[in-house]
Formats: sequence, structure tokens, C-alpha cells
Amino acid sequence: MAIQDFSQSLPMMLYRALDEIMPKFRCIFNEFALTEQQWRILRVLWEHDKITLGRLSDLTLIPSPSLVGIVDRLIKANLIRRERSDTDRRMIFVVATEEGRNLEAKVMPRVNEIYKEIKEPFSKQQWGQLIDGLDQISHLNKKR
Amino acid sequence: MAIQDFSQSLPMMLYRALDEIMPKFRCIFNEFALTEQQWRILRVLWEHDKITLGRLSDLTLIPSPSLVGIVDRLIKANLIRRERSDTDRRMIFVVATEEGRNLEAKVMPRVNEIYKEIKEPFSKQQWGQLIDGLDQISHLNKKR
DNA sequence: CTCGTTTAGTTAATATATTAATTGTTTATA
DNA sequence: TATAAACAATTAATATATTAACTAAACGAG
Repeated sequence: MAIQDFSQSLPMMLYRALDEIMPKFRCIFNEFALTEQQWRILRVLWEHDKITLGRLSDLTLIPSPSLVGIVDRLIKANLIRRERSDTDRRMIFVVATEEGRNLEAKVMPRVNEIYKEIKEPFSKQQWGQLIDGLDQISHLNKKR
Repeated sequence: MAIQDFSQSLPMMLYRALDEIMPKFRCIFNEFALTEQQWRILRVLWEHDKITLGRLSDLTLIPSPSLVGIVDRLIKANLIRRERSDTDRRMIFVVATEEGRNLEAKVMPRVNEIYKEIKEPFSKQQWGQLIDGLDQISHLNKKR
């Protein structure tokens, strides 16, 4: 039997799903002059008020080399700031400024609205299966 | 109830799944001096021996502006060539060279091997549910 | 036929990804 | 305690993504 066609391969299905949903979100981010990656960083800082660049990279899935410039631009926009650690001078913490924290109340409702729209046509079970499947994919190496 | 945490949101789950599986494939592509996007183009050309840039953009999910440069580099590598349409001089076809076609037999077995590894731990039903869920996500707007 | 409009592809400007190498710190170990 | 190894962040070089604007060709209504 022919190797399944390219369009139905898992990577392309994943990319296509992202291509479908992300523009809806980016549209909102742009209204607040944020890029998607800038938003990811803020989104994480709204849950952690102080975090190292390394951990920020893990949580946002933004590779460290990219993070440097993105953080620079967020600082220039006065939404976050750097803070070098006193105990381990290799580490750098990132913290949201007041202006950065204030964005949460403005952006999150809009984002949640879109998120609900996306989730709505799925049954609770369907959604759970989708998330579980994705979770299994992203833990392929960590198993055992 | 708190809006689900960021790490478990659909977009991050999708990105994390890609971050898990794509490096395995890129590792192979690099052995053949191909980038992921260059591979996508070749992969499509192995199924269609002549295709317009517009359709190539749809099938590879590579945005047209990016496609220009990627195609340029594939031409420089002597793997594909451009061919302007005679009937509609706006359209440009892309065709694989012999060298480009020959890559299929070398790369595909390696790629299929990894793909099988990824798919293996899933039951047929689990895998089907995952693909169906992704398919539903990527057709959210096209419904009705 | 012709002018306004759509279409396919491209260019431009900026932001991000990828991979490798580098810098400055810390840690472990002999 | 000197020194190699490990680590966090950064820099560098190249490739790609995003958004908007632009060009040339084809199309359609008047």
C-alpha cells in the first residue's frame, strides 16, 4: 500500500491545524502591537512573576537565540525588564512591568473568546482525545 | 474555573508536538543538505511532476513570499527548475530535475522509518482519532 | 476595444527559527 | 585550589515567516 500521501502526514496535519487557528489569534495580537512570540512571553509572565530566560524558553517553546531579540523588543516597548540574578550571575530573570501586567485584562478576554469558538464544535470527548493524542506525541522520548 | 493553563492550550500542544517530532526529520534532511522547506517542495514534486507556484504554496503550506527564495535556492542546488506557462504567462511551473527526482529513493526510506517509529506506540484507533481531530481543526472555516 | 478589476508572482521590511560558535560563570574533581 | 567540564546567555550567519505593497498579465463589463 502506498505510503500515505504527504498532505495527510502527521507533520502537515499539525502545520495545517496551526495555519487554521493562529491567524485568528494573531489578528488580536496585532491590535495590541504584539507579535505572537511577544504574546507568548507575556502570557507566561502573567502566570510567573519572575522567571529565568532558560525556563521562559522552555515554557514558550521559543529557542534561546530567538528569545534574546524578542525580549529586547519587549523591553523597548516597556512591557518587561531584565534582572540579573544575584546568586548565580549567569542567570537572567525576566519580569513584566506594570504596563505589561495591565495588558492581561485587555488581551485575555479577546483570546479566550476565539479559543471558545475553536473548541465549541468539539464534544468534550473528542477534544480530550485530541489533547491526549498531542500530549502523547510530545512525550515520545520521555516515556520510560 | 481558571482558564486552562497556557501549556495545555491547543496551540502550545500543537507546537510542542511539532517540536518533538520535526528535529528527528530535520536531522535526516540535513544529511542531504536540505532544509525542511526545501524537502517539502521536493516531496510534493515527487507526487506532481509539474505544478504552479500557487498550488505548491497550498500543498507545502509555505507562504508565497517565502517560496520565492526557497525555490531560488533549490534551483541553485540544481534540484528543480522554473518553467513559465505558455497559456497563461502569469503562471510559473516548478519541475524537479533528474537530480531532484533521484533524491526520492534516498530520502524517503529514511523518513518513512522515523515516521513508523513515531506512529508505532499508537493503536490504530488512537491514531485515527488524532488525525480526525486535527482534520476537524483545519477545516473549521470551511464547514458549511 | 478599453478601462477597471482580479489574479499570479514578486519585492520589501521586519521578526523569528535554526545551527554553530562564543562569552562569562559556576561546579566538580583531582 | 587550579582546572576541566558543564551551564546560561548571547552572537553570528543563513533561512524562513509575516504583512503590505507592487508588477505584469488576464479578465470582464460597458
